[in-house]
Amino acid sequence: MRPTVHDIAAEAGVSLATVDRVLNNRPGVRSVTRDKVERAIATLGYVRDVAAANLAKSRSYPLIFILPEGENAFMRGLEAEIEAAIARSAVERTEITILSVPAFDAAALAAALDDARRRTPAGVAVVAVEAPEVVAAVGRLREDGIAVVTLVSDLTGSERDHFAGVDNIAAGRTAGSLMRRFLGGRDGPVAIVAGSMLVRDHRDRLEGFSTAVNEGAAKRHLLPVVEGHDDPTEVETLVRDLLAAHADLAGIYSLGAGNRGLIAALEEAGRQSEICAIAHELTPYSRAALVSGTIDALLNQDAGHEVRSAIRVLKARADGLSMIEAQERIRIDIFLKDNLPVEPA
Amino acid sequence: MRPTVHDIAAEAGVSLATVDRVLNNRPGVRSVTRDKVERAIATLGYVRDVAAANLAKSRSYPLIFILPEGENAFMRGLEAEIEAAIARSAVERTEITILSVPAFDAAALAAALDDARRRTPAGVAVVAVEAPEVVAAVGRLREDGIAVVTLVSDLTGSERDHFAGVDNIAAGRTAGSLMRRFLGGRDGPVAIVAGSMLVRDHRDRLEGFSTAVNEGAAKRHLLPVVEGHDDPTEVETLVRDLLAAHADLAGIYSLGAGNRGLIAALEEAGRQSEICAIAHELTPYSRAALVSGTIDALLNQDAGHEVRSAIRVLKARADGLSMIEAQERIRIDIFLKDNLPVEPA
DNA sequence: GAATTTTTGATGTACGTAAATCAAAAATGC
DNA sequence: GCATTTTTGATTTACGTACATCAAAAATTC
Repeated sequence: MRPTVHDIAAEAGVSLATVDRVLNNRPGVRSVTRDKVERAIATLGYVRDVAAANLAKSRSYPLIFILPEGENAFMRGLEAEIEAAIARSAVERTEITILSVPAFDAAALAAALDDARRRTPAGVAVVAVEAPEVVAAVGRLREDGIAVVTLVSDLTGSERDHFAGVDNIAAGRTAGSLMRRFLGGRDGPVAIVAGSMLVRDHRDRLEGFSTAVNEGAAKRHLLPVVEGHDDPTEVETLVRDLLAAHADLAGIYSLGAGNRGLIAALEEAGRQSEICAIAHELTPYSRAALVSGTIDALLNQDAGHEVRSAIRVLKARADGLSMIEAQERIRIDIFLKDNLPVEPA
Repeated sequence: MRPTVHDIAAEAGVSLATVDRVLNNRPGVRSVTRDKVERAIATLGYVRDVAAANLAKSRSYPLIFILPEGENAFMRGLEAEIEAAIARSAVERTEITILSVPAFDAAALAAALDDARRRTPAGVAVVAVEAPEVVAAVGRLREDGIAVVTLVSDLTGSERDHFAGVDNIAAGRTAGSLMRRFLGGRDGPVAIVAGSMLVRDHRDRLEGFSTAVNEGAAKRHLLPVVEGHDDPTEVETLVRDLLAAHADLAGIYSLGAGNRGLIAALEEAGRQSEICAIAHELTPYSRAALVSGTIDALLNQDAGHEVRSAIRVLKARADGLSMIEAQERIRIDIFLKDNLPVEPA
């Protein structure tokens, strides 16, 4: 039988009230007595029953998620996962609010973070845009003792408690390595389409890709990066131009969103089979393109895992508890058409 | 504020005792009354507070894990993850016991399952070996109302509640597809080393690999499958023989364990760079081989996720609750040297 | 050593549910 | 319409912790 506060009281030879004072470090306990109690805790191996404690406290966790607006399929998928978490909130004692902000807009994001702060939540999860005012806003949250987790895109130099997302340098490296091996000895340049160099994850992916694609002997020519702002229409135009300008194009790496545009342009040109396309994020569109062969490989981060992980970490941080490190590491999924998970994805 | 049993009683115009009778379906309630209560539950959107319920019941979950003995690095890693779960058992209200059985021994496994049954646990997780007596033993557990989850290797035709493992056909397909693309136009046969055709996961991987490696135009010659029984020494001998017999060997797919033997044989022959090697499971040995280039790609299943998933499912089943399907899908990780997680693995 | 402050004990209530008992009320059989 | 059975209500205790209050004891100050 697992020891309780009563057992500690008996073991230490003090009253329940004193044990309580030590456990919840309330004032009014001599250090001698405190030591006695702490020794009893150690010898009995007492662990606080979190469920019972939360019940007694009728604890709940008000959390705020901040994400970009727009028709970015990955972000909408993320939002759906947050909605799913909201549906579970009764069981998980969470009260989740979603705030939407314009994409790639540092000022708006900073304002949203300050808005969140005014609501005094237990924690905030945010898809970051890298800018000094955002770093400052995160700092203010942390000063108020509010836990902060960056989601999907990290924030350099900030005081965030944790980053719930993938190692994007490694993701880029993986894409580069696959591109290199899939192309084999084939000639021709490789194009890179990004969303915006303002977000950390895109910069990181680019860095990783550039180094890995040119590892080893043969050097591959990389065309200058173009930015599509995660917008399908814009991306389609960009890719169409790239295809027109480079008849010998060997590969395309799309490291942001807006893959519908990429797919449309490739299929319109009828050059799906000759061009090796590697993209990010599994969506209904990209999934279909992977099955049909327009896209050769997809790198993916599981939005559901990221959301659930962010919630776990925020709750743990709010209680000052530690987390299972390995459980919170978000992995980079590599999808070929052979290992696609069952629909819908 | 979330509704409680008291709110249901008030809403339905019955007493607390009656609500309790309905919720825990105890006898002695007229169906008219039962309906009234159920309607109140529905309109209020009541969800039982599992933490409070478990507290009141002082519930705990005695679970038994059954795994093969031997120096199979993956299985030892799995065991380590179970030990980690045992360390968390105070918090998670579990009481986990590990039973070890000889590998690939159906009779011993069936005996262990019956042993487990005698201990009347809430659930059993088992690394299955496919055999009628094992299926029967699992059936007996289920008859006693004990939840059963197969771990890593599934059991065809059994009554198990859930399989906590990867889709091994898809894993094999993925390996085959990578082999095909990595080899490109290169000639030469491909060898396949399995552990034993007695376990479902190995058979499935073989099936997937065989179809995918030969997709498309060029046909690749596959050498007959050899069985190394997941034993490093045995595997080393087998691979050494293969290398000697086939000077033009283009690739090796190792779909079981014992990769230390594979690595040793390849490095001894000095043919690491010319042979494309794809193997399963990230261990310290295989990790080093991936970094050095002896192995080209590793497919992996995260043992920690499998163990935690198995525990979640067993607990949920024991309580008759449902699970988050997506959360319990174990993914096939593809590791290149570019996307290796940080040490230790 | 008396007055004061600090520390400790004793006790009760609460959180939301489970489970039991006994009495009261309602439904049923004949 | 009486006896019997079934259903319902009222109430209590318990799970392990949090938190508050008031009294008692011990330590401190001067």
